[in-house]
Amino acid sequence: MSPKAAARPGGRSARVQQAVHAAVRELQAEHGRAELTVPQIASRAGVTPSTVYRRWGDISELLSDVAVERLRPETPPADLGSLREDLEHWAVDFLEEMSSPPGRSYIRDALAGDPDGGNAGQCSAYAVEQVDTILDRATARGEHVPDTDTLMDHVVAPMMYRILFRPGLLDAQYARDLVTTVFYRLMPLP
Amino acid sequence: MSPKAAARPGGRSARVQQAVHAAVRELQAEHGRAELTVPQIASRAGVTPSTVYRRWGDISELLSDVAVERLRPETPPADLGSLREDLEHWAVDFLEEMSSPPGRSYIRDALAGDPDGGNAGQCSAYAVEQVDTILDRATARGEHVPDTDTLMDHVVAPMMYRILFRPGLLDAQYARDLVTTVFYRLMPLP
DNA sequence: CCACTAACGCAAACCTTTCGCTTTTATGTG
DNA sequence: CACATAAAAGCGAAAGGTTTGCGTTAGTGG
Repeated sequence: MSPKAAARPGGRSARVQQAVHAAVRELQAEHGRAELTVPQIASRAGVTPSTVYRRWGDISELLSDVAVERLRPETPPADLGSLREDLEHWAVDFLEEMSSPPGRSYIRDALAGDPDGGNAGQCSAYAVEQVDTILDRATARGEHVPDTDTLMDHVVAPMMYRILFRPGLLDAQYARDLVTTVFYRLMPLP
Repeated sequence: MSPKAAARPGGRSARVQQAVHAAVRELQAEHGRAELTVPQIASRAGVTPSTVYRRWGDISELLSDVAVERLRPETPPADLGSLREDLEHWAVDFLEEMSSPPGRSYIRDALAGDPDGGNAGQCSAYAVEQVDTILDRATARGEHVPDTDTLMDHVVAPMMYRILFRPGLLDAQYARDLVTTVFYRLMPLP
């Protein structure tokens, strides 16, 4: 069902998927996302519209796939020497990227064309991965660390909630304050 | 722009809006949301498709409006006699309603057809209203209460995040645990 | 190297969306 | 209360997007 789990992942299928994804990114950059149409995308990618409809079902599922790709972190979180600094820095970066107009669009696209929640789950998995990297490093340093889920629930979730439902209440200090709350209130004491 | 802020809210416009909304609800119940089409909706509502397109722009904005309407709380939160009980009961109810398949659909519909975030903001405003009702009652009883934003950030946001991004990690106990965390860790001490 | 079949291209049928114009009807004013 | 004004709805046609069946191409495994 999902285009990600293609039964025949090599060769032409892979080329078509890459070409279509690239076409979506190009056309999104040139015109708005609102004006995207499947025939335009297909033409740019050098395939026929029916190919796109067959593989993705409709345009929102295609946009969802492309959005998830763009929300994938490109680099591991910075290592600043302490858990507190790493988390604050990562949270500020995450918030800045996700709360930007393009970031919010990608998040909403990822959610919209995603009936079974697979793509949204992938977004969350990216954040878990980044957080775990920071926590593993801190553990290796011998620091006491909070649970991954504590950070997801009380740092990531509040930021995402405000991004989606309460725009206008966001700045870097908010991200830092959430990390501070985890440190002073929610972290298991040694 | 938004159909909610109609320049001419009375009479025929209001009747058309009600008829269209009712048609959407009926057709959603009869067939799936995937099979909804504007001409079907218009026909059921006794208007022409062009009327729907003119007022709502496209079908996702219409679905967003209808979804927000369905997410409006119908009753104030139950008064069980204490802040703790009121919050736990409300959180469990909220989670159950929002995490159900129809609830998740409405949330995603509300987010999808909502470029400026107005409808999503309304959803959040409903939750704020319910929480404030509980907090005001507790204050009147003389209880110490947390901030509204503390509850939004650390009870509502984690639930919504899991509903949207991490389905399958949800049960009533999770809602109660979030309230417990606020009580033992995040509430200002008297 | 061959058989098998998923995936693609093509084209026709169908449906959705938009546009210009006309008609209806709230709403405010004399 | 009648009238003027303009917002909103109706209508039909044209443009464009979506869906589907069938033949062909080209990965994949034996």
